[in-house]
Amino acid sequence: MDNPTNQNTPTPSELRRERERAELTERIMNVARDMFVNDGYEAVTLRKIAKAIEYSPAAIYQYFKDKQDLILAIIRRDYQDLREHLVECLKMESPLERSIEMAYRYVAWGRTHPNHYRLLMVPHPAWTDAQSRAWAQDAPPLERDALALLKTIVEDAIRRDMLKEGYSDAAAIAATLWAGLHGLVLLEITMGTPTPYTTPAIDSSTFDNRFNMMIHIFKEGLLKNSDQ
Amino acid sequence: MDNPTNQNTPTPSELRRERERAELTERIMNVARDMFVNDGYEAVTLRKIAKAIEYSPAAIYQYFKDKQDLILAIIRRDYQDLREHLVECLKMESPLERSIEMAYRYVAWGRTHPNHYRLLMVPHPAWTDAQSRAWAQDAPPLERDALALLKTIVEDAIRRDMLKEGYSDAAAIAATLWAGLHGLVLLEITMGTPTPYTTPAIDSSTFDNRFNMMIHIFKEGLLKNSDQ
DNA sequence: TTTATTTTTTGAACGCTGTTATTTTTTTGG
DNA sequence: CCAAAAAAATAACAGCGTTCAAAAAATAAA
Repeated sequence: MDNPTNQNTPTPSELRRERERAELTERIMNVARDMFVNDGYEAVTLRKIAKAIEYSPAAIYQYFKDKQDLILAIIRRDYQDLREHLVECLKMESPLERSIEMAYRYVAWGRTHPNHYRLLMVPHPAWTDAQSRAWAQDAPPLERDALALLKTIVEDAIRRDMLKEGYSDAAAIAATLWAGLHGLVLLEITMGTPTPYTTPAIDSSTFDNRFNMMIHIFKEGLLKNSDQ
Repeated sequence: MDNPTNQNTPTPSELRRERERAELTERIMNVARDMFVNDGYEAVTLRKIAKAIEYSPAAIYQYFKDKQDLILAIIRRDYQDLREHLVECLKMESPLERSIEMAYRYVAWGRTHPNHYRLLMVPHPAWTDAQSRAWAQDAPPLERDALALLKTIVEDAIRRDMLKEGYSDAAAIAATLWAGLHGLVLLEITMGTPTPYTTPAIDSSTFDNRFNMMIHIFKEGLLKNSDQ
């Protein structure tokens, strides 16, 4: 409050220190991200990270509150990718094109970020609270959030009278569509890989089949005129 | 091999010891199940179990190879419930009734067994191998397995010429239907609960809405005559 | 009943984890 | 150069799954 040195313009060295902090933060996140992407949450170990960045394990706590905070930072940053990826669908003209484009982008991101997807979309019960707290800190504008985006598209479709009779609850419709895609992605990234003892329950070579079939079913199930 | 005492009929005391083994095995599983059902996999602790059954932690290894083996035993036993629950749908007459009944039973089981469902249906990568090995040991008859059961129902529908043109791949159709239900269940059990910081992404009070909508969409999307 | 054998149970330890309090080192500003 | 502040390291704690040798208990044989 009454510290005149720290009120406004940062000194050059303050600037540099801040930059160095940011750099090390970045290095920590990159190392952790590698572990996380390849082998999942519990494969990320503070001691392994420390070794990789050549610091002591305790040093990491200068940059992240705890392990959860670190992984959360990674996830949230990478989630920006997804969001920016998804909103691209708004370039499409019609609600139909938009929703299909969005579905495709959503599914593609999930398949290329399986561990991200799991942690984001299938959160642990114990995990949920801290995660939601972090989300709330800088909650993305709702219209950019995946579900909300889909909902606005559905609302548009309803407004244009494109949907069959009885489909007027945009939130419910969006949630149902989301559920379909969510299931597709999860079955693929969790059941699509064969194991030494079982053939995979799902043949991942035919994923596009399933995706197209799901889209097709939704079109024929929801749209008044599904042939456009 | 050449031990005449151990070749056939067990002695009375052998019988009793075997029964006592089974009883303790059961107690361990029940204690662990409680922890697991309430708080998930990592809340199950061998040391906590040991305290609850009033044995040392090491004693558990007489009854289960390791922690994974224990949880797997619980899951597999409880999975019998699901399977027996699902096959009930075969009492229905038509493939349509059967599949809807099965869908309902599948979803209901998932909602009432959230932690089971997660571990079974969203297995960890590291977990997958051991799990598949265990599954392979006494693999359920395929026609009783959830996906296979659904597939046979779809095949029946195809045989009866109930599906629209282009829907001839029973495996793909079953997998797509499964994905839809899978997504419904998972969104519900992972996103349906509000947190102190966010309103839930999904309003769980309207789950039946989403379920019925999904069924309805599938019917209109797949069936030649969706009004029967 | 006493003895030998086998089974069950335990206590203590190992290596791992996330985390923290304390101490040391480094960096900063005067 | 020196005091103040920040950063990093050391060492430890409590917890985890797991293992192994020793103790205890139950069984079978004499």
